[in-house]
Amino acid sequence: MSLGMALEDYIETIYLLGGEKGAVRLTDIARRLNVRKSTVVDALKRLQEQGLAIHERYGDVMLTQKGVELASRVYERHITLYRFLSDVLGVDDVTASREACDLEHFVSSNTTSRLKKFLEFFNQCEKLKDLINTEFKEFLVYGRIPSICEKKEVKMITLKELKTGEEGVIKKVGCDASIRARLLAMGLVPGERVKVAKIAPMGDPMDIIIKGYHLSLRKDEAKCIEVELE
Amino acid sequence: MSLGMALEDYIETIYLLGGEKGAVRLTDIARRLNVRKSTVVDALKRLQEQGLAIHERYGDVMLTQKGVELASRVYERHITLYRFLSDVLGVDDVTASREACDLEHFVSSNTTSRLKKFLEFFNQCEKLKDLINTEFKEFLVYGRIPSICEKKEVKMITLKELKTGEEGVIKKVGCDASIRARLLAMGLVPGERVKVAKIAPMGDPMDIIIKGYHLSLRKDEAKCIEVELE
DNA sequence: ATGATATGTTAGATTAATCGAACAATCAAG
DNA sequence: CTTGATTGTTCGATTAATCTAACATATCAT
Repeated sequence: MSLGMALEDYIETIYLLGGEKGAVRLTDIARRLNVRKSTVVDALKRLQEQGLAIHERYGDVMLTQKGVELASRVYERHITLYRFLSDVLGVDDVTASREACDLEHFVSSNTTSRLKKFLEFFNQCEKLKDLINTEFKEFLVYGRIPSICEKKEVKMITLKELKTGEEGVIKKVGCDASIRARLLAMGLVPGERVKVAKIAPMGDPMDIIIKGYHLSLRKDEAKCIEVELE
Repeated sequence: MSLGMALEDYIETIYLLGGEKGAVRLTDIARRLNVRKSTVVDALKRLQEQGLAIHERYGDVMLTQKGVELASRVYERHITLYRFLSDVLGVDDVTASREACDLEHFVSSNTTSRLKKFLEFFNQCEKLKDLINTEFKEFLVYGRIPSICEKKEVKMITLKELKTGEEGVIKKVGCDASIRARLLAMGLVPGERVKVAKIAPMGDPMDIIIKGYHLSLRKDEAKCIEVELE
């Protein structure tokens, strides 16, 4: 019952025009979408049948609650695609915009949310952003993988084996469910950098620093946390 | 004249079935696309009119040269999208495959080639791959940006100012066109790591190592190359 | 070689999306 | 209040993509 891509375009357009200037006129829609007015009348009729829009003869066009919901979902897909094409792939604005218009009707909500997450990650992870904005862009032009891409050799050991003053990045928290939950809750999640501050005489407990906070860990716990040394 | 998405699906299907088992039968196409045989007859007629396929009554279906070209272009888009959805975003196989089928009809060749480049970069740049496969996947689950993402403070200086034994990553080759071309040709491209091996008594020339090769650079040249220190 | 089964074709109908042409309502400016 | 200009509606037609039902041809197995 997914409405067909043309109709999706109509609600999206109504939604956007509504935001730009209160009352939406049929003619505005026609102009925006480059179709004849008669076509719009038809579309509006079908939209009305689906309970998505309201349009009384010679009157303004409005979206119903349901219509607004659908429209904003479609629009979100549009924006997400646009941002990805433009910011990550570096596609020019016009193409990105036009293409997002077509693609928006076909990306699933699962993919959309992953793409959104990806963009969020992209925007917050300086390292990624840098890699894309400089190295990838260079790659697009020169076609060669910069040596900065090479992965440095890494050693995997458990947190227990780290010595005082050493640092590592958590790769896996492999403990039993209950312990694991507690450790994760304390901030010991994969990807975090840990540093050993001090180790008690008997090697138990050990004092570690993560995200600036001190934590005390027992040998048993440290044993099942895998870390990566640079 | 871009053929309509349904017809694109037909040639793509014929192309793939042809690869799987020599002769392509109308029924195979119908089964694969989940449509009635009569629908396929119709599609085939239109494909024939466009000079993309050949189908004689009760005979096998074949693509013309032109048909094969178009089909492989569509298929390439499909594969590219599939790989991106699956490998980078981590969308499950079934969804990725289904979605690629829809999207393939709308991505421009410009976007496709950028996406291909992106995947190529992704596959060859260990650092990126790692970032996506571990940190991004973690982010999808835990929703937090790992500290590994933080960009280390970098100092930008010119290559001339590096001392013997020091290393840096080339960020920009800002020399005049002719010198620039020569430097780039020697492998001094942005993204590469350089190390200073030796500096002659008067500071000119300097001996650097890039990608394992020694190069000799004059002060003038080194002066306009910006490098980043870690 | 002769049916039964699988394959292929035709014809007629439907639905979504469009168009153009002709007609109808509204409104703003005298 | 009349009258263009603008805006909106109706109608009939077209195209792509589908379907169902009925009919036609091939092929394989005995």
